[in-house]
Amino acid sequence: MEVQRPRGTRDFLPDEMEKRRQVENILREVAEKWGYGEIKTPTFEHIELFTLKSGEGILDEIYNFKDKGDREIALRPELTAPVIRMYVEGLQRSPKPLKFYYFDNCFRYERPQKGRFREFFQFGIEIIGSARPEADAEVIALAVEMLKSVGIAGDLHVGHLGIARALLKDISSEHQSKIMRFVDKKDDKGLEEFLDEIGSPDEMRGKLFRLIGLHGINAVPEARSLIGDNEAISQFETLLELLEVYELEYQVDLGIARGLDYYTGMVFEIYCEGLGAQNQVCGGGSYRLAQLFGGEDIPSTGYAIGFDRVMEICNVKPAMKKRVVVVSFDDTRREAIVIAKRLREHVHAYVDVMGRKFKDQISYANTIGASHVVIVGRNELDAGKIALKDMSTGEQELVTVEEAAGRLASFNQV
RNA sequence: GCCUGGGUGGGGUAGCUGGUUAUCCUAUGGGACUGUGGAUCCUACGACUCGGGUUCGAAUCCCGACCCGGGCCCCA
Repeated sequence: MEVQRPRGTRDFLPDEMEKRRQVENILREVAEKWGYGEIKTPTFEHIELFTLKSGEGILDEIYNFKDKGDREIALRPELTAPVIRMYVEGLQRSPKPLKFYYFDNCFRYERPQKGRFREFFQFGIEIIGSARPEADAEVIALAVEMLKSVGIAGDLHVGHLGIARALLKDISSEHQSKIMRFVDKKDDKGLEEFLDEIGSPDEMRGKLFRLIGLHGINAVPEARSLIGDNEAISQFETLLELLEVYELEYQVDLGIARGLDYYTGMVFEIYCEGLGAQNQVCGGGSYRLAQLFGGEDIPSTGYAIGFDRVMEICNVKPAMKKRVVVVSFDDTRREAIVIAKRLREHVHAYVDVMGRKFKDQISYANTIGASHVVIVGRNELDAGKIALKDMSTGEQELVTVEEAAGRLASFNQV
């Protein structure tokens, strides 16, 4: 039996890698323009980093192992926790805000599906040090801008966990989490049953259902009339005003909970068509994790873009490669190598490594889509020249190596 | 973890109401054409996902595993 790659992993061939690299570079450029700097964290971490953040329940979905020093290690399932760990470990006294971006692979032991792999790639950003709506708005705007830069326009949904939490403030945090979980799943029946179970008052129950049903432009005033004014609502209102300044189209959805306890304020998700069941390409929000990892409390906001899902739907086309094949004969192979070296200053140049005959070398040039062929023969060399053949027109002419280099360089720019 | 459809050379396929040597296309290597490409021809390479069962006989029927697709659960 031949060895195959593990389930949920992929190989990427040159054509696809070229496209992935191009998309990556576009996203990277956007992040840089907004003042974010690239960071890299280890592929594996101590497993506590992730269980502290997300609970023991995630162990089922983590790739973990004991190393030879008997340490419990996990391949990172996401990058937010490592970034905050990095911050706590050495950056707590650095000037705020800190603005980071990352692009890396992550690992989760899940059943593979369309848009879901066991090794997958995330492109994300985090801004550390600000709890203000300005930071939230910038993060959302940057997410939208990144997707736009690769030709993706998704549906942006924005919510704020503080609002529902304010309503639930008299309930234990454990029950709050469960409630938010039902809310996130839009499981009204389950929510109803749970509220019965904990004997929540009817008034609060009615308000909660109306609150999480709020959508659109009037959501903020309606929320205010439901639960009175509070900081979360004011913050959210300011955030929405700022999103207008950024000229973003969005839907207010106070039912977004992102299923996670450590999100504290703004949350947002971006959905796209054409992805099947896994239609979320980006998700994020503001959260507080530093304390959990032993640091001083500090607010941060960030998101992760599902890079593989972006690759599914983006419309980036790699530029045509300009390829030149240097064709030689048995008595000119060495000269061909030297000439190819010179041409590589301007173009992608290929020399024969198969011991092929002249005609087959040209045939090879044709199959790889070379735009030109440079013929290095004794006759040409004796005249101090080479033949430059245009594969699309079939025309060829005698030129010096320098002339050919210049010709190909200018052709390359077109 | 659950439901559902599917796995035949590298890619695409025929065969699949069991019965010789598993079909065709394409790709790839070599050659014909001896310094000019896409064509043509010759040749080579190369598959029934794996394991078990039924049978005189299994690519074909049954079971299981693995893998892929679609949908749940989950989605940090």
